[in-house]
Amino acid sequence: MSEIADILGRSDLFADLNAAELEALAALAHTRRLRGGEFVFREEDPADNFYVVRRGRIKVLKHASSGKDFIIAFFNPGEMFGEVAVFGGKPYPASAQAVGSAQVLGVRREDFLNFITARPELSLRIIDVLGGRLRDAQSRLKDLAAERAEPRVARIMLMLSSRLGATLPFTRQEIADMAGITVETAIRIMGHFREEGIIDSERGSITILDEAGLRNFSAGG
Amino acid sequence: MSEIADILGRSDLFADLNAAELEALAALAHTRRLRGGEFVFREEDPADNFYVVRRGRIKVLKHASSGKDFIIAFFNPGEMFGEVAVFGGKPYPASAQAVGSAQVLGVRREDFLNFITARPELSLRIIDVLGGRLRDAQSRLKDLAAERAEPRVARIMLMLSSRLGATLPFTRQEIADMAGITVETAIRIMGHFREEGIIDSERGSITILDEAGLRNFSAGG
DNA sequence: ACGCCTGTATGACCTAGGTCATAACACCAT
DNA sequence: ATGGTGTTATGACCTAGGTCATACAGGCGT
Repeated sequence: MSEIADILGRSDLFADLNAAELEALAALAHTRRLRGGEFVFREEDPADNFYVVRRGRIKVLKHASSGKDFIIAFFNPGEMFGEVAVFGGKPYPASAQAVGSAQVLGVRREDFLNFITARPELSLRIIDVLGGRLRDAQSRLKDLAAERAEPRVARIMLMLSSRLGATLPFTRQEIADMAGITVETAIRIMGHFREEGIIDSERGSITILDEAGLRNFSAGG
Repeated sequence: MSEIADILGRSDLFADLNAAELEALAALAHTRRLRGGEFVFREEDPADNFYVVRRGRIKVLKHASSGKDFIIAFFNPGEMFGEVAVFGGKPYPASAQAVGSAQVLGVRREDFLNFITARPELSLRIIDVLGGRLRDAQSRLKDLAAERAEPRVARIMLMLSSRLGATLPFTRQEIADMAGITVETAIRIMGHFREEGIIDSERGSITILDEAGLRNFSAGG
């Protein structure tokens, strides 16, 4: 199997496709190489491509009028992004930016739509993925509206660790931009967590030592 | 056409179905009558039904550990809710509550899934609807994380008025629960908007007099 | 008519977290 | 090695908005 087909097969969305179908999809994909900080697309750009991460990490974020960024999500190899806009036929609602150097697989909107309309079972997978993201977004909405900074940070770390394991490759700034707080506040909260022995950290990464303790803080304790 | 088929046909989702199909779907639906404040379902209940509003208004909300509620959305006749959970096979991620007395049409999960798997074009509509809601949720996330109370309230009012017209049938408490602020703050902000001649209001409803002015506040002005 | 509840309104006060300034350290490119 | 940039860290101060208390008006049930 081609490396590209392999990457595509790793996603939730395409996991059930057989090898021939994956190759067919892979044939539609083109690879784009990005250096750190480069944008795959920017908010309001016309949504001409759907993407899957090939290597590295991509963050999807929105810029606020205040100048602050809000990070909606990070995506790892095999994960798709940009799909909502492609379906809706609207411009991208957010920007996508490479965290370090990265590679993404792009499939042109039209090709992708043809591919999935020919495979109705894929639609149901997409509904699942979107449903999961919607759930997640609504849960974060409630947290932002009603919880304090410390439990919000704790919840974000728990959510991240359930996908990535105990070591989280994020800076304080990135945590802050996910939690809707400032770097200083993120640093103070992490300092507190470290004093409590709940985390350890070095430059650019955080390791969860005591998940139960973190869970306790996530409830407002 | 039966009244039920008519209501169903008003939704984005089923707008393209022909009369026979609408009747087929209507045959699967049962009506449930609710008095004001009664719950259609509560967060964490097993997701056994998908719903469409028949009469009245339904609000979908999440309870925070602090005791505060956060309102995710209001739904009017013809609009569907509870569908995400039904697809995902997970419990409802939020509660649905009748605002005044209301009626909803429920379709059992299994019947609904059968209905749509038999009609692949419906899946694409659902993807559209979910995509739109996801977009909306992510935009609100950014607002909650990065904007101040006043522009948030202004944006919410604009969003509501684009669906409902200039007169919004909401109390200050409901506005507050959508914006993630307290009633007192909502009251003060509405007071300010009224002083500016941007809105007029009476008990339980707000009328937008100057949309351009409101738009100005929504940008932080 | 009478209470009673809910929504609206306002003032006094308090605090979580934002803002601003400063610094030390790690890492990279030259 | 040297300078530059990004990350982590910490202290001083400020303010938006939360909290609490009080009041009053309109609608509803009895």
